[in-house]
Amino acid sequence: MEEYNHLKIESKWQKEWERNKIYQAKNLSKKPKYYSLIEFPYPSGDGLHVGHIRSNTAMDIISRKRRMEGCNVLYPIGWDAFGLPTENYAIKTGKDPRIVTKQNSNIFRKQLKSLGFSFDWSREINTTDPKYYKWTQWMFLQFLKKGLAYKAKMIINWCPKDKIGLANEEVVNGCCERCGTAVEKREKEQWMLAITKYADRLDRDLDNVDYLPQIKLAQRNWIGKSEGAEIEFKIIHPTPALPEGKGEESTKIVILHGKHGTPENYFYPWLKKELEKRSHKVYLPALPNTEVPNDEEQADYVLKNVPLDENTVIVTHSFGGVVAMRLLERGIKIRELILFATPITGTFLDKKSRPSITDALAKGFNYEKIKKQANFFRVIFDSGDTIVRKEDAVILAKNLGIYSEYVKAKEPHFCAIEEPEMLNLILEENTYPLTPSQGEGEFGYHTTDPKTWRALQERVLEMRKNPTEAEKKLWRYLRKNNLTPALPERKGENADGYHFRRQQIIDRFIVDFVCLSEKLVIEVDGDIHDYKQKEDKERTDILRILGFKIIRFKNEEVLSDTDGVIKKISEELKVLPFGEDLGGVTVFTTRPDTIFGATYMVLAPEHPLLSRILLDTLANKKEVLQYIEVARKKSEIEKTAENKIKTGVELKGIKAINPATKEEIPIWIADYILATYGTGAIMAVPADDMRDKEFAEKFSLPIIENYQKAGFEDFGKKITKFKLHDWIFSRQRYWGEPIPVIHCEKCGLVPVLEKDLPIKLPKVKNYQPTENGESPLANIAKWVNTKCPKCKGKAKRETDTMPNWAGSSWYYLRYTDPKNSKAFASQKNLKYWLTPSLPPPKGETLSFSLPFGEGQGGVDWYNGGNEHTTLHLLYSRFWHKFLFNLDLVPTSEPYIKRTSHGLILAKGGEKMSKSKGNVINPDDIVKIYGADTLRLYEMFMGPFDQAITWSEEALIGPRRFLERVWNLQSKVQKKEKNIKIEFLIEKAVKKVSYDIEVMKFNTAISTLMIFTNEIGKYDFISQGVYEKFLKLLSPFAPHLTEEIWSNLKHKDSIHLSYWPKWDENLIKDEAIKIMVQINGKVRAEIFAQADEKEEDVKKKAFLNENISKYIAEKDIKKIIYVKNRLINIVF
RNA sequence: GCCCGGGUGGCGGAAUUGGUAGACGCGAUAGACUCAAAAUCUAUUGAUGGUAACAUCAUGAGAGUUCGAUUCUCUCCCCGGGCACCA
Repeated sequence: MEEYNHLKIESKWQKEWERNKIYQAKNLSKKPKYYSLIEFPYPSGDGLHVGHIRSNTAMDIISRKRRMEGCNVLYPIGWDAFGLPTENYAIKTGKDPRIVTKQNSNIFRKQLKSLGFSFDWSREINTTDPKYYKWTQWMFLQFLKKGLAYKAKMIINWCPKDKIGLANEEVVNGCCERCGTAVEKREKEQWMLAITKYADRLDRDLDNVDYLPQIKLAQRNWIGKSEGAEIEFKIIHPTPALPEGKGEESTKIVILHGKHGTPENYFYPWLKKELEKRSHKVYLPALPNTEVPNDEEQADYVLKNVPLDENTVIVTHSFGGVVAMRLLERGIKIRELILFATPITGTFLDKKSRPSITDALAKGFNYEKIKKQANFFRVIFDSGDTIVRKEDAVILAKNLGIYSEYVKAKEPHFCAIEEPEMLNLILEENTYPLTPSQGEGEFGYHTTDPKTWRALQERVLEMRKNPTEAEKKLWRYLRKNNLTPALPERKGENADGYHFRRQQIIDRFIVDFVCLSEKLVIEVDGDIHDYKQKEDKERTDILRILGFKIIRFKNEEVLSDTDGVIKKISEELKVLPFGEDLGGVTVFTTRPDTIFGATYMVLAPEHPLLSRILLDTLANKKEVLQYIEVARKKSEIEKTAENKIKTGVELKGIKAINPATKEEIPIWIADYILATYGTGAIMAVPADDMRDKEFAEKFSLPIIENYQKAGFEDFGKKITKFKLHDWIFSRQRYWGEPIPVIHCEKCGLVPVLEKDLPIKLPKVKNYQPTENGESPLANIAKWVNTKCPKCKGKAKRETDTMPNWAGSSWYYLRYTDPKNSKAFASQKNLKYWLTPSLPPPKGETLSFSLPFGEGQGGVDWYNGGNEHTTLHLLYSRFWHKFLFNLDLVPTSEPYIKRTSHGLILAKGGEKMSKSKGNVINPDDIVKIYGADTLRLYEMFMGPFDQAITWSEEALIGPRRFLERVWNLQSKVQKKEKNIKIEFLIEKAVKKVSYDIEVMKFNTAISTLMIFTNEIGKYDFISQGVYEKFLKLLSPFAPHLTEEIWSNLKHKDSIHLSYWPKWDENLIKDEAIKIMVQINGKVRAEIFAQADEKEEDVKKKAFLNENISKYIAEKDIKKIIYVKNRLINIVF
């Protein structure tokens, strides 16, 4: 007998099969049809991957089994050839992608053929073939016609250096994959497909398909259907909260005065008072020895008399700064150091006359250390009434290592800071909010503390009684006009117009008019104000800090042009935060019942509210802007972030009203809220939601433990939301299907006429996109300039192309009728291949079940990579459903059954990639071991749905097995029978048949191996048994089995023979081994007949020597009996 | 951070779905054949102790449920894949 020569056998049979066309599917055959599908490969320059072979072999095995079961099988192949790598290769080398695609697919075809897959090559398709993409374009026109294709502005990744839009895949760590430039976001008009219109059906219909559970889950997660409610929260400017003397919890502020200062002079008492008003505990120690400054002594004094801790802020001036730094140098930790200093350097002014921070500089402090002791360190340059140059301040800031943005010197040469501004600076950049007041005020607002109110009340009443002429007139106008707001749906206090009050006490001031809800103060000034501008400025500044906007009018202005004044006031009201654009914020929640527990609101950093409100009205505008900026950048690198720590910033100065509890709750922005999902805003329920709880704990927000549950729709409207976005369908690339649309100057967007399809891709010299990011097609004037199909006037072609998902969304339909030039496929063929077959002819049974039902059907079995279980699968389901709606396909779903395979990893568990140089070339293996060995190995190496590591050494196992099978030929005898072997083969038929159906190829092969090992022990094997065995092996190793089959004098191919059936009677074991356990441990085994009576088996067990030894004189508590398996005796 | 897989000998992996843990293959060791090697065939091969029969320990770690757990439940650790923190 000849040796097993795989080279000879494999090429021989591949040619023979091609000649006999045994794998060609027959349209409209009477046999039951079976459509098995693999994801058609992208013909990359890397050649066939061992991963392709894994999936192709699996479906090949199933297809071959189906043929042997009597089916008319369609197992097609083609090329998904549009794509980035080919385009990038074209950009790099200037080679025509058409030629590259042809070369690559030629290599792939040859490689695939060398593996003996039973593809119907006569139906080969290619998405880049104009005869194919004509229909892709045609389908796009149908989407357009039905209004499902539209244009929208979308944000894309943009590489500023390459001037090209980037796919997500091409962005690595926020940088362009090719040139490493940081990727920017850009807005661009894009074609979109409205897949969201089908979201609900895409979700629901998963009930009717046979996908692996993980795949269904992935689809459902991606679609992300959730039922919840939208609830509107009113946004308000909270009342200016004025303190009620609660100071215990507030920050301690220590004011250290300067060399010439005492607690009684300069601005110190004023500053102390103002800060105390705002609930802060303020210390103003009288530093000794100010005449002869000794900073160490003074530091000792402070330490002795003033408590300093990490909640302390030291505000210093001049020489006080030196004392403060002495303290910090001693290792004392404080929260913040604010230093007002005079920046005198060089020769500009007489140093000696001005004690300053420059003195401290001369003392050689360790500033790095000092800066670490305070969480914040700010130096604010203030020259008092001295004139200094700003440049000097900047130089000094540099010397101190302080960012120059802290320099508060004013242009051009004067940097004196006035007291209100000083207060402003201390508070504005500080982290202390104005403390909200407890309880209700006279009008539902607190505008001052009770003490001040009592003190000023009488004066207010008097003023109201005796208004000036101007005040009188304006008051009348304000009441009469009511300044009706633009939005009729306004609710609450301002429903009938803005509510004004006159002579209202705010803080320690009495303002002329105020609209509290909008925080607008109107002052009417007499001539006297010209003389006290300074006081007015202070008043204005303080009111501003409290969140008010102030407009001033002169008496005569009010009297002479009252209408003009009213007009100005209404204009101010319009742009104020509570103007027409700012009614509220709608949140989406899946748990509207938890609304009573909502203690704060969180917005996405990109939430539109932030553009609607005046950021100026936020107390921490700078911080908020900074956060938004950081969040914007973060979104570009978030994928690479290892640990996502929750971050956020409160919008200080506005509040939301919980519609259930009517309480004012804080509003935060945080990037754990996505702008794209829901409404980009949530109500946070820390008591019930883990994420909210985490966030609340991090930022010390209150957490309610118990709260009342609400009904589902008590406070909002029930709504169904989907995570799914519409499909961005444009690419500014060359290598894709041109979108068949024309831009006409007169008619606008005009679809290309169907008779003009396909719009072929023109040849270009340069595959680079244009300077402004348009597709390279935009550069070909000859192609771009065209006539409008409607008016025949001047028009331009759309230069965007389609994504490569387009062609792959419907390719399985084209296989049924690949050469049709009248339609994408004939209805006849579609119906035959997609709708379930009639039951098989009488006497025949199928080992698999066929689905029946209205609109049901599709590709019978579709296997592909796990990486495609969301996007590709969803896109093609959407596309198919759209065609079904148009009555163009007979089923509502494209695939009846979907499975996925795991990756093949290189040694060390890495992904195979050309750059790592760890790619396995299947050609070498086919040459050395043979295609049958490679196929067998890939099926044997591990569970099909899991990732497995490639191992070259293990290949020898399957090869040895095939050689053993080959050598068995010499043992074949026609007549003899062997009962033991009959039994084994029947068992193998059952096991292999079953395992193939559930893709447990590895155990199917091990069954076949066990069988050959057993046979090896005998001198002969009957031909019948051997042939059955060969049939079982034939889907795995088609060449070898075909050769032996022909050696056994068969004329027809083994692949056209019938799949063996097993006889259940022959499989029944006559004697069954039963384990006998004592207390759960196996102590003996006994034999029993199948289904023998429980009592008899127990008797046998007790008679066993070993067992009787164990149970002697023991109290048996319990005997557990498992039929045909074990007895467990417990004591 | 979230979701989905997974973790079993020197290695790839089996285990009828709660019932003998380690099928099958690779590798390793010994033997047969051979002048020899390769190939092939035969035997052994989770660990520890024991001449042996056998015993004990072992499925990432720890707990729990159970007569019995690789399998179910909880907590934690590690690896792989995916991602849009999905409210």
